[in-house]
Amino acid sequence: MFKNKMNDVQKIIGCEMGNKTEAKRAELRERLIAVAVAQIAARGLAGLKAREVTAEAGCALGALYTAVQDLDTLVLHVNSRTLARLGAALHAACEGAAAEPEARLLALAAGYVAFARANRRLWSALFEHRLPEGVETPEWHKRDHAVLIEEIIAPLAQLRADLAGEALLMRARTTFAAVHGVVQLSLQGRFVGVPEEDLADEVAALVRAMLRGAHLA
Amino acid sequence: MFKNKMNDVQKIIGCEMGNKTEAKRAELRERLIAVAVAQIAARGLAGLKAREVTAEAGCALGALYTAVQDLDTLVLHVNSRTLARLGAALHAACEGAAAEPEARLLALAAGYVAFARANRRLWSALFEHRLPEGVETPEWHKRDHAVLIEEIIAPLAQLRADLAGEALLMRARTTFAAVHGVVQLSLQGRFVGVPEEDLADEVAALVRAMLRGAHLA
DNA sequence: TGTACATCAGTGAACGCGCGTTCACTGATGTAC
DNA sequence: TGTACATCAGTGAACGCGCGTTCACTGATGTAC
Repeated sequence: MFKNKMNDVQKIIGCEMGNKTEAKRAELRERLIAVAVAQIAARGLAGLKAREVTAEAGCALGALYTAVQDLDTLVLHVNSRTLARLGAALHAACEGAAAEPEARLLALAAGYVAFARANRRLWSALFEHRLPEGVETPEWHKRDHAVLIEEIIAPLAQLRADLAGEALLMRARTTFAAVHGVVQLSLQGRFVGVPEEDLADEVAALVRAMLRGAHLA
Repeated sequence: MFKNKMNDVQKIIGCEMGNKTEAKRAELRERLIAVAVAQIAARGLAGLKAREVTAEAGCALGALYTAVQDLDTLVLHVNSRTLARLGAALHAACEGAAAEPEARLLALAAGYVAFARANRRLWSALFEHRLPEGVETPEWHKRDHAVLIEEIIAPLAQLRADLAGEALLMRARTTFAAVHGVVQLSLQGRFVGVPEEDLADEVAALVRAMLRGAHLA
C-alpha cells in the first residue's frame, strides 16, 4: 500500500531523486542560460524567444518552465552573469591602474566604456529589462547590481575625505550615473549622444572635471 | 466622359477637396495626438494601443491609418510635442536665472529634473521609443531633439572660451548626457539610482563639479 | 539481485490573447456642366 | 440653381501573426521489499 511513498523529510527537502536527476537538471539550466546569453548578445533582449532558446538548448519548449520558471527569470540569470563579468572587468581595470584615486576612477570609467562597447546588447539588456507589474525583483538578483558601484567607493573616499557613509554612497551613485548616461546616449546612437569615436575621450574629460571640481566644492 | 476628373495640378498638390474636408482631417489628427499624449502620460508608452486611442478620440480604428499613417508615427508626434514643451521649460528656466553662466546651467539642470519628474512617462517615452528596424526617423522629428542641447551651448561657451564649434557642441552633449543619466537612473527607481528626494541636490552638485573642474583643465 | 510500483523531469501540441494593420464598403463632400 | 457623377475620409469586421504559458502524457530514474 504505502510501499513507494517517500518519507516526509524527503518530501520537504525535495531531493528524493538521486544525483543523476539533479545533475541533469542543473546541466539543462546551465545550457538554457548559456544559450540565452548568446541569443541576447546576437539579437538583443527583444530577440529572445522561448521557442528559440529551448530549440537551441536541445530541449522541449515546456522544459524551460520546469528548469527556470519563466522567460523573465531566465533574463535575470543572464543579467546576473553579465553583471558578474562587468564586475570582474571593472576590478581588473582598477587593479591595473596607478594607485592615485583619480587614475583609478579614470581606469574604471574607461573599463565601463570598453565593456559596454564590447557587450552592447548584453549591457543594454541590464537596463532595458523590466519585470511585469507587481512582480518584485528577487533578492539574489538585486545584490548583483552592487558591482556597478563597489569599485568606485574606495578611490572616491580618498578624494573626498569630507564624505562618508550615505553621502559618499550617494556621490558614488551620481558619479556612476553620469558616466553611464554619456555611454548610453552615445551607444544608443540617437538624439544628442556623443559620436562613438569620441566617447572614450569625452568620458575621461567628464570624470576629470567631476573630480577636480568636487575637490574645490 | 471626363466630367469629374480633376486636373493634374490638383492631383499633384492633393488639395482637390475643399476646406471643410481638410479642416476635419486636421482636427481628427489633432484629437488623436492629444489623446495619445494623455494615454502615454497615464499608462506609459507600452500602454498606448491603437484601439484605445481611436475609441477615446471618437473615430474608427481604421481612421488612425488615414489620419496619421502609423502608431509609430503617432508616437513621434507625441514626442515632438513633449520636446517642444521641454524646450519651452528649459528656455524659461534659463531666462529666469541670473546672467552668470554657471547660474544658467544650474537652472537648466534643475529645469530638466523638474520637467522629468512632472512628466515622467512622456519624458521616458522620448528615450524608450524605437522605430522598427530599417525605418529611418523622419527629418521633421529629428530636428526637434535640438532643444535638449540648444540652451546649454551659450552659457557653456562663456565658461569655456577655449572651446568652439564641434568641440563645444561635443561638450554640451556630454554635459547633457551626464545630467540625463543621473535623472534617468533615479526616476527609473532601480539599481544604483539616487533616491528621488536627493536627485535635485545631486544633480546640482554634479553640474557645479563638472563646471569648476572643467575650468581648471 | 529482481520485481513492482511511484515519481517527476521532460515533451510538444494546443491554448489564448493581444494587437497592429488591412480592406471592401458607405456616405459626406466636392466638381462639371 | 439643380442634377449626375466622382472622390476619398472614415468605418469596423476580419486577418494574421507572434508568442508566452499550460497540460495531459511518457519514460527514465529511483524506492521498497
